Amino acid sequence: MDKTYIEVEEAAHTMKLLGDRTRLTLLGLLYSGECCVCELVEVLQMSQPSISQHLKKLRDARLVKEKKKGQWVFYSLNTSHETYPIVHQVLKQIPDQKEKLRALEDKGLRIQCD
Amino acid sequence: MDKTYIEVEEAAHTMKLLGDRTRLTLLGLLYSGECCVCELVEVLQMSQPSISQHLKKLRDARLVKEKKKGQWVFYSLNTSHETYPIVHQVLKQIPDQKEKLRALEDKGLRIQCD
DNA sequence: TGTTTATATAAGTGTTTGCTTATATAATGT
DNA sequence: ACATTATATAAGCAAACACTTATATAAACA
Repeated sequence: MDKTYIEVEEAAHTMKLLGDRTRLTLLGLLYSGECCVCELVEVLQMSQPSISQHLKKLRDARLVKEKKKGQWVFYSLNTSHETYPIVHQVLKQIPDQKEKLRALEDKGLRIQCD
Repeated sequence: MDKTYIEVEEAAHTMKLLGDRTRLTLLGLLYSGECCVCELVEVLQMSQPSISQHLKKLRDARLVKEKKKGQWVFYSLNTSHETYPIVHQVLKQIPDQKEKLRALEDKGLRIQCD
């Protein structure tokens, strides 16, 4: 079995996670840099538990990494995931989510750390 | 809105269809050339209605095209679908399904037409 | 015409999904 | 210590999903 390929089962699992508008947008946001949960909630205009539950799925699949900083939890893409090449290809082809983060910044809601 | 990008909603819909082991394998098979339903049933070792229902979903999304030839229906990838670039990127990165079709041929179960 | 073969569709069912509201946990600030 | 803020988790629920079995449709063939 040629291991340069991603197995069908695993690829399908990743695709399933990308197959939801909310999660795909979350990943698109993280594609332009790490974000904390409250920013994601603000941008997506969805309930905090809903966003947290989506993040849990992405975390369980190890598609995203988390980093705690004080009261915040910052999420970022796990670029060393076996299926990241696919994720990357997909994210490259959807609209850039950066401007949504810029809009957040304008409202003074962007979380700075370090 | 930059139309060189695939909208998030549409990308998510396609990803959802790819997010199932059976459908991803079906698309992988079609990636190596058109197949008729009975071949797909034979390769995937699943019930004919189940395969037909998966094909219907892919057809409804226009990810695949159908071509009737006598009693058979041949399916192929719709390479002009708006999200085909993504589909292509994904299929490129999963194991080649050609050998499964070759095995069919060895059993004399491959359908020839033209 | 009647039978076989290929495919689609319908109906039923248990499982999974994506939300909701409520609550728990943990760090921050007073 | 206590209130606030950020996040996670639990429980409940309607809708979507992926099968199953049964049946419909249509072409091929004896």
